[in-house]
Amino acid sequence: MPPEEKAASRNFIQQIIDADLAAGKNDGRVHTRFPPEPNGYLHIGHAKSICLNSALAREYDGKFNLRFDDTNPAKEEQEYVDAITDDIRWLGADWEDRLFFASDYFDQLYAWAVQLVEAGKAYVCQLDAEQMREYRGTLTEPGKPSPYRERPPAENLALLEQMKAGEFPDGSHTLRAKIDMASPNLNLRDPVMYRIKRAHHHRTGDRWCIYPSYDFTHGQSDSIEGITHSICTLEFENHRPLYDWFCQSLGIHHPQQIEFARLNLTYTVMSKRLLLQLVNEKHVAGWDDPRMLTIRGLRRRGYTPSAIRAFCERIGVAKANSTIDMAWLEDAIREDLNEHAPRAMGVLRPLKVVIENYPAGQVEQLEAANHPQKPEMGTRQIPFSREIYVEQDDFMEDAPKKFFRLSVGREVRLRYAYFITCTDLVKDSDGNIVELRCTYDPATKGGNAPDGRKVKGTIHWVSAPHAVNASVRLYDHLFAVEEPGKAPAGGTFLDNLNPNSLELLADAQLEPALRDAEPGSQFQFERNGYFFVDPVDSKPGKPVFNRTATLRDSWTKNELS
RNA sequence: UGGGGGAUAGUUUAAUGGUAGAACUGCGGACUCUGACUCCGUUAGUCUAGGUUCGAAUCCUAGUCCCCCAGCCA
Repeated sequence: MPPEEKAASRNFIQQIIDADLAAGKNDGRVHTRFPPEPNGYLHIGHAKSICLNSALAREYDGKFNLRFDDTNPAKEEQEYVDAITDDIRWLGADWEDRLFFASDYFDQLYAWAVQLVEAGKAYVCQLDAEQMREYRGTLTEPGKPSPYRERPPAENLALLEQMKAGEFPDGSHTLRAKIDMASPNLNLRDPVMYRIKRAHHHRTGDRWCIYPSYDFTHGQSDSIEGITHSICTLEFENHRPLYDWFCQSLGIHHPQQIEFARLNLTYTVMSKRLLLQLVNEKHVAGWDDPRMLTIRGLRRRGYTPSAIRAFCERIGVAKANSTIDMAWLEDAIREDLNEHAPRAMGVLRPLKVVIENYPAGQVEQLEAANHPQKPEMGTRQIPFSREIYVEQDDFMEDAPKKFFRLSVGREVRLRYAYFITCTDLVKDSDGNIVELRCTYDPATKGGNAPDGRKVKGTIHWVSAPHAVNASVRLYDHLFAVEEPGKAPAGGTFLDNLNPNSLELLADAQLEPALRDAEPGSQFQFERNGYFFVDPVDSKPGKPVFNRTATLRDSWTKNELS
């Protein structure tokens, strides 16, 4: 279909906004926000929300805020604030000068609480946590009113002041909205607006001993900031009536809450609790372990912001729960890196090859393209000599006919170098192949035969005396099953861990230019995959590589089937 | 067994009463100095049963299945 005929497909949120704009709501403004709680690290699921909110603002020429929902000092820390802002900036979402904290609004929130008390819409309750649960009722039975529900406003006001002044112990009093104890929506059964909690807040210090609840904070914070569309995940759908109730009761700007389905991915878990457990119990090296789908983990794995953004765009947004195939994420990073990563040669599991008819001590510099499809990325020189390394997988003693690599009597091309023919192999006393003997054809320099003969296979190699010895980490899915969250009978999700998710290669041999690879830079090791120079563990002259993704491999795949 | 949401190829997602389309995956092939990339082809779908209509994924009725809610977490 010609592009001009193809109407851009609109997701349900865009359709809502289109309709709002057409109806003249919000004076034509679109203003979104991302509201993380600073109690953990961001993961790929948050990236979906960040990309969604910031992309919407950009698309409609609107604004995007970053606001920390920091109403629970017991769990929140400055460390997380720093990590989260850093990750969001890295992702490329721009909140300009609009970085806010719900705690910035504590005074206003308190004033609004007073307003509701005076209006007879809120009261101080002295039920303890357990009693409150009993009074709340169940899913099928209505709750019953708290004995403190009918306290007159003046009394409530005095009590609230005392709560704020620190005259009561933690947990002894709450401020509750007076809504409907019989509502089928339990969130409306007089929800808590303020609780007493003596904890040091990362921003307000010890100024407060009472803290507002999520429900009494979120909508009003959106309102203060002039948010037009407050986009959150599905589990808050049941809270929307409350969101609306507070905005209406207070008579303030009323943003529209819209819920979408959170991201799920195969072969991973996404809940903060499980992620935390993986870190605490040291099943991974930390929040930035490259196998973690935290933003920090993805960064260290070598994922790029644009790949993550492309992924988030592609997966779409809807209200139906879904689980995206991990292959989509891998596809996104391959697409980006295939385009941008310079090529290099690296032998992961070396097998020594001696080219018997190549003069000992001779070294030639051969020219190699940095990107076969992009000449503008230039070329580099690679040394060639009598002894080289090739990949162990590129030799097979009893090779099937369609194995287009090395075997005794077979000829292959060494990429950018010569055709070589394997003549013999050397084994150690245990029968392991330790060396190959080959001959080369001097006429094929550069990789082409003047007589026009073809070879089916081209393999990568590294000159042994020039090679850089490096450690390389091969990463695979952290979990071995598609739905690791589902624990096997009698076990936990940990039983689903993939025992082979990390393979350490201490003896990889790389082409010499890689010795000084810049930490944080990326390469495609031809025929192997995309690799990222680890910014933490690399030392000058001693790079450490993390495999970001493999290349697609239709050969191995066929063999396995 | 209360309330709120949801259901379109294997997986995501379009089509908003008018030819069910795309991407990822799978499979087959072409190309190739990366068994990569690229290109071509191909399998495969409207939860079920009724109804309205010339015409239904879309509207109506009745079911089925899945998710969320009983924190002083967010």
